Amino acid sequence: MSEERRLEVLRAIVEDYVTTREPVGSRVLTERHRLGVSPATIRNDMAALEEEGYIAQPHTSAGRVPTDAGYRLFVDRLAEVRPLTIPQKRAIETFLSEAVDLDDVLVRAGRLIAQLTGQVAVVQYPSLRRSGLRHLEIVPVARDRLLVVVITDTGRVEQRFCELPGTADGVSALDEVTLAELRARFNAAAAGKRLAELPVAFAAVVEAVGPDLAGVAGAVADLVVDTLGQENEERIVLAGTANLARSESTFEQGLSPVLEALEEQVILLGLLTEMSSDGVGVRIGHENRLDGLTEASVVVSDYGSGGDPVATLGSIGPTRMDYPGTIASVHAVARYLSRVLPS
Amino acid sequence: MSEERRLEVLRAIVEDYVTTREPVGSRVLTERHRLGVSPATIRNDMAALEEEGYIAQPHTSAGRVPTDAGYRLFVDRLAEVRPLTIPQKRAIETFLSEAVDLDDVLVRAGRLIAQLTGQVAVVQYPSLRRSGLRHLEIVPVARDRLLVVVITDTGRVEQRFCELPGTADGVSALDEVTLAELRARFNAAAAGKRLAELPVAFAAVVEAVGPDLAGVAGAVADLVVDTLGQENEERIVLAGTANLARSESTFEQGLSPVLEALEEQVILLGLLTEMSSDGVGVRIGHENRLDGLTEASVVVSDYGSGGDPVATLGSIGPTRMDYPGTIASVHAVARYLSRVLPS
DNA sequence: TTTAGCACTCTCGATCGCTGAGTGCCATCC
DNA sequence: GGATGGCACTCAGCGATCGAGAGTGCTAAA
Repeated sequence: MSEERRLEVLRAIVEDYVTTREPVGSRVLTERHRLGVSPATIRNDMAALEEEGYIAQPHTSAGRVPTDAGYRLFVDRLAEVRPLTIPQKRAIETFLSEAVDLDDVLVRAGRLIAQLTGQVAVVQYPSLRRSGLRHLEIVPVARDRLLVVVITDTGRVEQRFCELPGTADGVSALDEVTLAELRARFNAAAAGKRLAELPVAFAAVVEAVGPDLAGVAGAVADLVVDTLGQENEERIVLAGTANLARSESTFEQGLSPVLEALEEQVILLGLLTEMSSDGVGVRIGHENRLDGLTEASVVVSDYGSGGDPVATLGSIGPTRMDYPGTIASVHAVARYLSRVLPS
Repeated sequence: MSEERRLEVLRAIVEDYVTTREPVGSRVLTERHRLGVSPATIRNDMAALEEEGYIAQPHTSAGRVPTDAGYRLFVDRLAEVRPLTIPQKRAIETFLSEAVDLDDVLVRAGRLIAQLTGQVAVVQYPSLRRSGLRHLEIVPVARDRLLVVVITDTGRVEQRFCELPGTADGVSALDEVTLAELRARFNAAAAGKRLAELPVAFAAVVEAVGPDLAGVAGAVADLVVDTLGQENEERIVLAGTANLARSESTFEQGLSPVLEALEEQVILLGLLTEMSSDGVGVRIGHENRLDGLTEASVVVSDYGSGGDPVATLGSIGPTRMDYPGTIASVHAVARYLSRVLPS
C-alpha cells in the first residue's frame, strides 16, 4: 500500500467532491481517474485515509468526503497552482484601471474576486495605521467648528469634525490667513513621515505656533493622531453575498451563521489582520475560531502599493471550494490591485 | 354581510398571518379576535374577500393568506400607526449621535433599521445632485496631477484625481501661492450656490484667472461639475442581510433572487429614488417591477437636513412583514437622521 | 500486495393509508 | 336577508413500509 498512491487517492477524492458535491465512492474514483488499480484496492487506501482522519463518510454506505484535515493536506502538499487565463488577467487589469477613486477601486476588486471565485469577497480598506499622511486639510464650517480632512498616501480620505476649545479669543484668531499658515505648518511637519512619527512632529508644531494658536493646533493634532490611530475605524467591502445562497445547501447549519459572521465587520477585520501573511493564507473550516465560519474556508492575500502591504483581501466560501482556483484568483487580484494603487 | 366586518376580517387575517406565518382558518380567527360571529359567517366573508382578490388559499383545505392586494388595502386603510416606545426612541437618538462622521452616521442608521425591523436596511448616501458645495480643496500630488476634494454641505466627501493638461508651462505655474489663489477663487464662486448654478459660476472663474491658468482651472472645474453631476456615482449602505436568512423559508424562490437584487446597487438606487416621496412609501410584492423583489416589500422614507430631502432610506423584507412596525421604525430613523445631519 | 466475490448496511425514493384541518354548501333560524 | 349549525368533501402532512441501489468491509485466492 504505497504512501504515494494514497495521497493520489486523497487528491482525487477532493477534486471529485469539489466538482460533484457528492460523497465519492471507490468505483467512480477508478472510473474518473487513471489510478491503475481496482476499486477494492482503493477501498483499502480509503480505509487508511479515514483512519488517519483525512476523509470521513457521512453515513455507512455513502462515499467518502474530505475532512478539514484532508483539505489542509490537499492545500499544503497536493494542490498545483493553476494560473489564470490570459483573458481573465486582462479583464482584471482593465476593470481595475477604470476605477475613478479609491472606494471605486476596492469595490471593483471585490466584485472581481466574487465573480472569479463564485464566492463572497472581502476587501479591507488600506489600514490607516500602515499608511502615511499625504495631505491635511482644515476647513472652517462654523464659528466653533472645523472640518479636518486627512488624505493618506494610499488615497484614503477621512474627515472629522473638530470642536474648537477656544473662547471668543480663539475664534477671532481663525481668519483665512491664520488657517492657511496652520495648514502649511502641519503639512510641512508631516511631509514624508511615517504615521508613527506624527505625534512627535505635530507636538513640535503646536509648540511653534505660539500660545495664541496652541489650543486650536493642539485640538487638530489630537484629532488627526486619534483618527489615524483608531484600528477599529477600519472598513471592509463585501461583494458576492448572493453567491452564498447558491451554495446554500452546502452549509448544514444554514446561511444564518455565515451571514451573521460577515456582518460582524469588527470580527471579520480581526480575522483578516490575523491571517495577514506574506503569501496567500488559507484557513479551513474549524481552523477559523469564529463560530459562524466553521463550515467555511477563507483565502486571503495582502496587498499594498510597492512592496509594503497596507491591507488584506480575500474570498470566503464553503470548505468544499476550489482551492487552487480561489488561491489563484485572490492572488492575482491582490497583485493587480497593488499595482493600481497610488504610490 | 356588512362591508365593515369584512374589512375587519381582512385585518385579522393579515395580523394573524404576520405573527404566526401560517395560513389562517375561520376557526382560529373567531378564537383570537372578538369578531362576535361564528366561523361559518367568517367563511362567507372570506369567500367574498377571496372573490375580490384580497386573500387566497395556498391549497384546498388550508387557511387563507393575504394577497399583495390584501396587504395593500391593509396598509392604505386598515393599519394604525404604532408609535415607537420611549426607550426605542432614546436608543435611536443616542446611537445616532455617537457617530463620528457621515459614513458612520449612515452605517449606524442602517444598523438601527435592521435591528428595529428585523429585516434588511437600505440607506442611500446623500445625493450629490441635491447637495450644495461646502468646500473645495486642491492638493498637488505630482507634477502633472492634482487631487481635488469636494465637500458637500451634507458632509459627504468625494475625491478625484485630475490630470493636468498643461505642458512644462502649466506645471511651473502651480506653486503654492497660485494654488491658494485658485482655491480661494473657486470657493468664493461656489459659496452659497446650489449645485445647478456651479457650472456658470465656475466658468466665470476660469474666465477671470487669465490665460496662464485657464487650462488648469478649466480642468478642475470640469472635474468638479462632472463629479457632482454623476448620478451613478451614488452609494448605498446595506445592513441586516443576515435577517434575510432567518425568514428564509418565507421566500418560495429562495434567497438568491433577493440577494442578487440587493447586490445590484444601481437598480436598488433606481428603486429608492423612484419611490422617494414626501411621507413614507410602501411597495408590496409585485408592485416592485424588479424580478428579485416580487416576494418582498419595500418601505422607504426620505431624509435630509432641514426640510429638504437629500436621500432615501428604508427597509426590505418579505411581503409578510409587520407593516405598522416597519413604517414606524423607518419613519423614526429618517426623522432623527435628518436632525443629526450637518446643516 | 492486489483483486474478485459476497454478504451486509443504510440512504433514498415511492407507495399507501390515515388523520385532521379547513372549506363549501344547504337547511334552518331570527 | 343575514347568521348559524351541520355535514360531506378535499387535500396536505405524517408515519410506516418496502425495494432498489450504492457502497463498504471482509475473506480467500491470485
